[in-house]
Amino acid sequence: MGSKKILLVEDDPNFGTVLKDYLALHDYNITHAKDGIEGLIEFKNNDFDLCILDVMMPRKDGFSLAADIRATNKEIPIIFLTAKTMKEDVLKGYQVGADDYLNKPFDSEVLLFKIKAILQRKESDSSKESDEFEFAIGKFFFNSKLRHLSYDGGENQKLSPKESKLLKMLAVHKNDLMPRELALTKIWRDDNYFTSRSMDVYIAKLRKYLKDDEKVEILNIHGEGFRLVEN
Amino acid sequence: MGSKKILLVEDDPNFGTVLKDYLALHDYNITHAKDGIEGLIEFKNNDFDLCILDVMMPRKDGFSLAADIRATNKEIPIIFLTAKTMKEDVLKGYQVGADDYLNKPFDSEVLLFKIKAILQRKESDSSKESDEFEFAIGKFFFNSKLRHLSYDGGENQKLSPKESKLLKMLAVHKNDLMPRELALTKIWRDDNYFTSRSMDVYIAKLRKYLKDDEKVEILNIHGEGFRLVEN
DNA sequence: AATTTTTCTTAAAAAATCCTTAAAAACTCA
DNA sequence: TGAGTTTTTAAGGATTTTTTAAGAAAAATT
Repeated sequence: MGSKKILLVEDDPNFGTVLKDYLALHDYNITHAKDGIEGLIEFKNNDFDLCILDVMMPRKDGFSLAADIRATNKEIPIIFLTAKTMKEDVLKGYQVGADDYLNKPFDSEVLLFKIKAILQRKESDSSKESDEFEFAIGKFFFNSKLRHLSYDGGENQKLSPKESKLLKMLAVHKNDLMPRELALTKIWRDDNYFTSRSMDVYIAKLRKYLKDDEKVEILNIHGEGFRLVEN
Repeated sequence: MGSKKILLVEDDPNFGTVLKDYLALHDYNITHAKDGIEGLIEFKNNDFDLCILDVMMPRKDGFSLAADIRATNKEIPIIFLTAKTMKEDVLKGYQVGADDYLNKPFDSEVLLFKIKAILQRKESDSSKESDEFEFAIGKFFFNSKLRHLSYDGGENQKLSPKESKLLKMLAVHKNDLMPRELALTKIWRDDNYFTSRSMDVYIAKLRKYLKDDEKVEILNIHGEGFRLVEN
């Protein structure tokens, strides 16, 4: 997974640059906009995972920008930065849909943790629905969530977790190369001689399950990986 | 919709009582526990929407309590209250999975907004609480409110509260996976070895009740959960 | 308040499932 | 050809599930 994209909108050039570098150092992909207008343009032209907005800015303040952002995206987390500890500001921020709020000067490590916490929350929310779990493979129907493989006129074949994950990975790359290394690092979480042998055992099992449709094959590409083909 | 249930764990009796009343005045249903131990007991015996935990408490501090809460429920929002503005505390809080953090003394109106913001976020995430209570399962008719299971020509089978809740949860997910963890956290309010065994016992009971229709089965998906299928 | 009934948990053994490892045979490519 | 890679079968150990049964806890009844 690539690093997370963060939109930082901060008019103070010194502070903004330092903060950008600090976050970039921690493997975030930062886009730094100098004011609200520029921030909105950047937002519309990119696909960010998180926004960090200064409240007081010329041309367009943080709240106004947040409102515009919320108009197109109700999900994206927003963190406000503010110099003032004004209660009205805090309330306005939450009304606009802030996820968090930090008073300057703040501890950069705390900001880092907030970012991490918020992104993790998003992660666990969205990782459920985003991935497919139903696949057509030749005459077979495969459901990776229920871990079963079936076809008209045949019985329901139950799959073990590893069998299911491996078949899913092959199905995602259907007719294309599924690199050995990918399955080993993602499913076996280690790429060594033994896990590689184990994976071969699982490929053999899947071939058995799929042998009722001779149009479906798992081909080996020597030294590279496997290919699930549908003729 | 009933008012949201909030667990407030705060050892200072004056502050705790005032805060409880203030929140109760704003239509929240507050349970006030005096320390971490009591808080954990309350948590296990109820179904809260949000937890507000003081950090420094006798017997069991807020972090320890939060860790125990997270062990059974990874979703529930947690807000920490702390007198100290210590960076280590804030970091520890986020590590444990805090959703927000407030330094005492804080503005009660700010707390109110945070609560509202967090609960709204949850709302949009998981508005998936079924209030149905009548289900058709194969030739059976099941009423989870009256806790009975019947079919034409068979006698009326009465179900215990746990039997009924479990069958309802299976019925809501009919033909789909009902994760073990879901039933354990929602019905048993704890996910451990013993509650898991207990659940298995109940699955066995339900299978007996449902065996008069061989088209209806409760299948196990190893390591994942169960599936109520209708063939 | 005491007794009965129902509900739920805990225990423990048996069964099923899952994964790794081993080892021999077949295959591929230089 | 021969070294390295892939395929396949099978044994074992670990984990998870199933089931029965006993006793504790809670609820209902007398």
